[in-house]
Amino acid sequence: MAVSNFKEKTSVPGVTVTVRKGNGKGAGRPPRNGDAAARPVDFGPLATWVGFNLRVAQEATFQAFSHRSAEIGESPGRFSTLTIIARNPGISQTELSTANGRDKSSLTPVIEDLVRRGMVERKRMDNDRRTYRLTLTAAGKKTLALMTRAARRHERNLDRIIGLRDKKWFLEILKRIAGEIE
Amino acid sequence: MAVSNFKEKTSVPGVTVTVRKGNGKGAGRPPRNGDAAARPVDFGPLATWVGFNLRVAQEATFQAFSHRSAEIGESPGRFSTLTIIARNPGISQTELSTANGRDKSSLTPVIEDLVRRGMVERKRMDNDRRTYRLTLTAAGKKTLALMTRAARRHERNLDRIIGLRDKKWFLEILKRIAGEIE
DNA sequence: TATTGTTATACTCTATAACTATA
DNA sequence: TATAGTTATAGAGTATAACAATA
Repeated sequence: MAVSNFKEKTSVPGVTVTVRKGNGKGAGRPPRNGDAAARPVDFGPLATWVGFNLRVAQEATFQAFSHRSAEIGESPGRFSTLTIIARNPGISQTELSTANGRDKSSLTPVIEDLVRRGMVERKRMDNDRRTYRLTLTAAGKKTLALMTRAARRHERNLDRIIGLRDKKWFLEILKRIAGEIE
Repeated sequence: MAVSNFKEKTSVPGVTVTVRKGNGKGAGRPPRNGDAAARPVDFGPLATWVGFNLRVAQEATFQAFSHRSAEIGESPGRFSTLTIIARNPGISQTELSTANGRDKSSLTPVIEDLVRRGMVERKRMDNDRRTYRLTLTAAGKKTLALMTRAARRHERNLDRIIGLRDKKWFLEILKRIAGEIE
């Protein structure tokens, strides 16, 4: 159960990517016929499609947030889990997994990890002994506060890129996409 | 190596999600104290953060495109691979994996699958026998055409949601995010 | 019978490192 | 030595199905 072992993804910046051979440290042999050095890659119609660019942008932001989370020693996914528990104290595992859009069985090892590390407390409900109430411990709140700070820095970075004037509008479109697709 | 076995993700629609117990088929017992039925889940600050909403929107569109791809019998990831090979005939595996932002070792089984199914042809380069040139076969082009049609329908759906007037601008922001984050 | 949470299991996607063959 | 591609292996994240306890 490694805690800071996240994937490193190289994002695809845009219309073309220049792929270089070699270590780029200096005077290698000059490119010759058939050589792949410095050949720009054509993404064709992908470049102008929302679906593709949404994926690339999401991968880039996810990776950036992963770095920040790793500095705290958490996986990025813990952030939404901790936040939802914090905002809904006493929430059950089934409710939490549904809110997160994941099966309850996927949540079991996550909660187990958070309990083991003293972030989350589980208490059986009195009136339904099948169900557990989840709450954050003091340590969980502290970790969440750290992650929230990191997320705020991340978000400020995004604000700078998007521009505050357009952010609200951009967010609205993202929500519409999530709600109305298919 | 299953070809149409994709994940089904339930996306998180927005600020709150109403989590219901039971099969929702009618008159269950009324909610009582501590009951989780119809309790809205508070997402707190997640709801207004770009990073989170980007993730949710991307998961939703990815799932939608997965459905369309599954109807053709392909995984969604094959689409960008086929497109890039089509637009860059003779590209090497290393170039392709770099363009896709993945390690070359991740590409090996993908290319193996595409070659096995007669979509892609590999030829050794004359002047560097370590390298393979990748090209699409007729079957590969046909599959790509099918996927492109599916992608166009998907894209029209997104256009409808975003609105054609704002699409260009939305795309530009996505590209900026991918290029400038962190 | 239905629901909560766990377990067993499997599958996708990805990476790192060691390897081969070539350069 | 360095690079192209493969293999072996591992890990995160997810799902489905069967299960025990409880309702």
